[in-house]
Amino acid sequence: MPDRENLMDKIVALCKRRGFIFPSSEIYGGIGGFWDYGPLGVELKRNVREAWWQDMVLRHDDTTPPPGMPSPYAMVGIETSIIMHPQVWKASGHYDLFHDMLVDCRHCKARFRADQLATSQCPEKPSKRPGEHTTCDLTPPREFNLMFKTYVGALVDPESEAYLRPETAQGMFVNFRNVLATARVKLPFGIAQIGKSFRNEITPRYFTYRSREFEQMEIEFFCRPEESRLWYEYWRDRRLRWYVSLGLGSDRVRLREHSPEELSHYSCGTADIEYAFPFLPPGEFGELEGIAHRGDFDLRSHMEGKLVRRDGELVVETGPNGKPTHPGSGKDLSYFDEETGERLIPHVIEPSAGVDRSVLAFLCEAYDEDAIPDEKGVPQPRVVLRLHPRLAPVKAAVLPLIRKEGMPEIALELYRELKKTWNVDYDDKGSIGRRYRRQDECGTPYCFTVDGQTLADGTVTVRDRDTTHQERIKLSEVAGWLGEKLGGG
RNA sequence: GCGGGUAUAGCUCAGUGGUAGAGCCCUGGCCUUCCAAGCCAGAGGCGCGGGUUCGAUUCCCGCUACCCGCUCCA
Repeated sequence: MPDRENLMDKIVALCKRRGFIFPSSEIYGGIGGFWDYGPLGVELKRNVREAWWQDMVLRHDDTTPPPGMPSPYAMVGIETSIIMHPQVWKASGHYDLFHDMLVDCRHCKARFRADQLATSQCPEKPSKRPGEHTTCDLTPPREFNLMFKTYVGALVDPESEAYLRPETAQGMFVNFRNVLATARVKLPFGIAQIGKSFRNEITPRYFTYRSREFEQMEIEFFCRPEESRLWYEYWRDRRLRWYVSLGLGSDRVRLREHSPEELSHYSCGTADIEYAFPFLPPGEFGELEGIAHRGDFDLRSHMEGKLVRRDGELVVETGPNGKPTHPGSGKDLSYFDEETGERLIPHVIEPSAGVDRSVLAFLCEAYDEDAIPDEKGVPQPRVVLRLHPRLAPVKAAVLPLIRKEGMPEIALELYRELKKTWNVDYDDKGSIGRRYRRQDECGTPYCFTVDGQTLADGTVTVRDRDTTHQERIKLSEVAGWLGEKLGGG
């Protein structure tokens, strides 16, 4: 394994060199917190997305209970708009949460919420409030908004203000009734969505880990309250297994249950799936996905209005006039159980994953340096991306050993056959060893080499990325062999 | 948002007040029968803006991006 010290730099350099990830708008100097995916990166990211969509949605069997669970469940997909009605974010609590008036102290560098100055302490003199100590040098209250603001319609007017969504989840909640009415689903069921979200992070950092524009893969899973704990544990464990199944080493990925103090005000259970990213100090982990038990918080918010916890109960937040500060839709988002005749507000389990963070974790996990002997037996260094074949941007390369004796023609014919099904490369530039290394660096799991023996007996060499071992298979059986290795992914 | 550091070719680095070079990589050709070979040819660069100067990649200022530490956020 390469030493941890420069590992992240090497991964960033590889991403740039081979066209996985570039800084956005780079020719203009870049723009912080935004990233572009290059020709290989876009395939890797698509593969992550598609693995999730296939495993969570398309291949889900909604007639069979998962092992150990009381019932089967349905899962449907959805794609909702990035800009939603502004009231969505007010009722959900995001507007208040992401929107603060803050005061900075120029002297001690501390930052305070303007509405909490009276109850805050000066860090240098805790007996005093900010501004009361002699060295305090406070700025006026300044607006901080973590949500990107825009205007709907050409007229720039406060009435037309809207926000780019800071999460995809609200799209599922506001479509709860539409899905119930059209998809013929019964509890328990899930709604899945993949899409872009936007947060105006104060400090974008760690390559693509904390970006201002990012992509999420989220499920809102609706179930009966009394079964919610069970489903929470189901999703928590299942989602962890998903990362492991795609190659994240179990020693660098972990599940961490939040402590009670750490839980959001609406949550009665949350776990993070975390990865030991190389840019973090040894022993520290960064969040890949959060699995939250959200109770009935979201559906109730969109019925009644913004909720706050008071004396342990979720109640609608009211202003001085006694009316809700941020009213909900007033629509009935309850569920009627035909069998029991009972009407209830389902509880929600929310596995919320970051696509870009997953891509980054898979890249970090896959990056490796080893040494393989050259023709003289001297070990030569090699950079190899040990990506899971389902995630590999290029599934195989077809290579003529030399550019004559009809080898290119045979190789091109094979390339064209495989290209009908998979993303494969054809390469006849440079020595065979160099071409293998090029494929290693972008994570291509297999190379098929047309050589002298192909002309004689119709077999080709298959070279394995991870072991560099070679075997021979029949030219006519390459497509079948590759299909088997890729497992239909 | 604060403090510190960095910015020359795709990468790693030289270098200069008179517009820059190496190695690797890349492209074309020759040669090559299995792990970054060789030969020939070629492409490609001083982050952005302003100032000083006859002339700035070099000196000064500002900006931007990235890295580290705080802060913030989850």
